[in-house]
Amino acid sequence: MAQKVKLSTIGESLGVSTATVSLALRDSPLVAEATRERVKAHALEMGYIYNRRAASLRTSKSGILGVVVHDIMNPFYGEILRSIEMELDRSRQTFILSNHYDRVEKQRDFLETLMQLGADGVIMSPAIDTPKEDMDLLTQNGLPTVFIARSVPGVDLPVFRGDDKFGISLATNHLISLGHKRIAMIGGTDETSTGRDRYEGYVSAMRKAGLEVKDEWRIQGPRTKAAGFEAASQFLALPDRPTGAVCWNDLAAIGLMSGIARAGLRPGIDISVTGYDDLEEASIATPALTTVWNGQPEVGRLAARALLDRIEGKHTPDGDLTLIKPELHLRQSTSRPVEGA
Amino acid sequence: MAQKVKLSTIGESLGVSTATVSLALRDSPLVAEATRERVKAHALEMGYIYNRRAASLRTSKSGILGVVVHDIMNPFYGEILRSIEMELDRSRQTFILSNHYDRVEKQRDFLETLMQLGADGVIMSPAIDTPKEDMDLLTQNGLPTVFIARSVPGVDLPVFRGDDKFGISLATNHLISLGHKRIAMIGGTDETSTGRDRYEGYVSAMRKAGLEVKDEWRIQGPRTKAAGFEAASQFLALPDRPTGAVCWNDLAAIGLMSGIARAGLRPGIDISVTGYDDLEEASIATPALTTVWNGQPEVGRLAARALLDRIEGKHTPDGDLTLIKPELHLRQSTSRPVEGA
DNA sequence: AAAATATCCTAAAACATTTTAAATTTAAAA
DNA sequence: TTTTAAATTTAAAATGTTTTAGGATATTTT
Repeated sequence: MAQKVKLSTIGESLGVSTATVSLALRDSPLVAEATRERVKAHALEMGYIYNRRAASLRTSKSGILGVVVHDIMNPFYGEILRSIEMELDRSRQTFILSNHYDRVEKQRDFLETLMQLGADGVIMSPAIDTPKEDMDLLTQNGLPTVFIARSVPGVDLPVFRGDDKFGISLATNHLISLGHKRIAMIGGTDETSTGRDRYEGYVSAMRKAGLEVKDEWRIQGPRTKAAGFEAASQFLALPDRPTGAVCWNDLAAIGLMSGIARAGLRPGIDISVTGYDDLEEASIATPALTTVWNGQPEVGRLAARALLDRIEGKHTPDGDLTLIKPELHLRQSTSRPVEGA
Repeated sequence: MAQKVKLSTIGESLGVSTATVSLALRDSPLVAEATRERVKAHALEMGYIYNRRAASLRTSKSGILGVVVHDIMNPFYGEILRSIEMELDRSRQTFILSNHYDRVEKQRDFLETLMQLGADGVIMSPAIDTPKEDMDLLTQNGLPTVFIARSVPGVDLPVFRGDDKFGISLATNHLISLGHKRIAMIGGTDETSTGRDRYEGYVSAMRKAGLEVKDEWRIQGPRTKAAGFEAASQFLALPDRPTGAVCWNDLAAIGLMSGIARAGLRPGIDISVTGYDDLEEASIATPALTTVWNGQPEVGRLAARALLDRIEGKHTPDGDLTLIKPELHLRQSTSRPVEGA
């Protein structure tokens, strides 16, 4: 490869100082119009590549943003990420992504890497049981941070997420209004605040309607299609089997429906199923899934926007909770319970 | 935030030079055992954070790897990425990810960013119509690069992918052996070499069996569930409708099956469908999908390994093509054509 | 005890930028 | 013209590491 082109290379070949070249390339009003153009043209011609790490060393701005989620292969996070990507595209920031798979050490490693790289900020959906100290590390190092979907108790940072209690009540009430009396809740875990909120929402909707809630109707765990599929047999084997299932998310719901179909029953007719998130996929599932839209694009967009604002010093108040209002999207996976069920 | 801790801070507070601190932290044999431990303990205690950009400025190694794919939300790439992640985890490299959505400008922007950040290497599945010049930019700047899944014609770099022609012939021959005479090929595009290879493989399998191949049996395009779903109506409306469909990938196949079911026909019985990739999801689709395993974990692992080797200077020969041997995974989405169809 | 060797430590340069105060040139005003 | 002001340009310091050639000590050999 040819000798590396740097600011001074351009300067020398043009008979001006490095300072001028630097200023010119960044459109400073301190250099004359004519010079600026000569410099830019020359830089292009010589194949100059801006060295961000040198710049960042001097300015302590890296243009790097960190994003940490549970698992990017989960389309729920995928959709959020997509909208973060769009929002960031406009602002010349590069983002670095990591999954934590709910392992705090992996998450900590990544946060450390971000600090080493001098990241400008972090968007995170923290791992279960993330200790407050890990978050303190970030603030001590002056890393602006916002939470999406989840948060860490006792840590005062902006949170962007859907209103879980309300959202799950939409699904539960929908089944109740169709005439279902025995309704299970499948998937998710009480280890996250989101999990607890949704379970609470489900229970209180049931109670409000004067319906019984049984412990064995709560099948904790499933968050993926595979797990939902597995859970089907457990669900179907329930004594006095429920006629409806409110699922943790669309993935679990779709998996559950698959499992139900595999067992020879008709999801949407014999068993009503609701999802949560309204992934793109929900509408083409068989049957099309009744689900709760959870505002992924909004969450991503607002979180990214808020982070950029924080980085620019527009100090939005700490600990702000932004709740996106979920909406029920009716499709074919729910219907009146069959006679005598 | 407290005053930033750097090597010299530690050095001063310990009465040794910065050089010693640097050497000690990196376990150089040049410093005495005792000193090393004193330094390390102190660094930890003071909350020292290694400044990678400063280091990288000096060493011109950044520890950053770039990964560019079409769309990370496509689980095919997701699975590859997962295995790249695993391989890289062991080697303290951070990777930066970008989707190009088959837009060369977006891809070019990202490659430029990588060079600005001083990335150590790139793993890419290039966008359709990536010009050779864009790749030249990388090599001119000394950026080791390997291709996955796709490549750029005329560019001599290692490629890791499945053997498409062979893979698609597995699926096609399977349908033929079940007794299907009219078989469509759905999804993918002739704009990529992979697309052309697979179509060729399908055509030659058909010809070899003495079967006719009709132009209208080739429905180009679908690569996603939604698109596969859409394509169902077009497929079902075909005059003298085929009894089997070889699909571009699992997503298109699953979408197609959904569409078929929605139209009241039974996928796997009335219409046999094969997928490609064997995503995790294939086995829990309804019906479970017969598909061609495409070696995603192998592709990711080998590509990452090869890139790391190149970075370390073990100069593997250019233009090496590593073909993973696909395997047919039989499930319930294929069966003998129904009587008289 | 001197010489030779091994061990440990450090000074200083280098990496490629940005920024500021000051120097220089050009233009405007007197 | 000279003086003053405005417009350009630049020198030099700063950012936090790594690395290398030597400088000190301590240890071993003569």
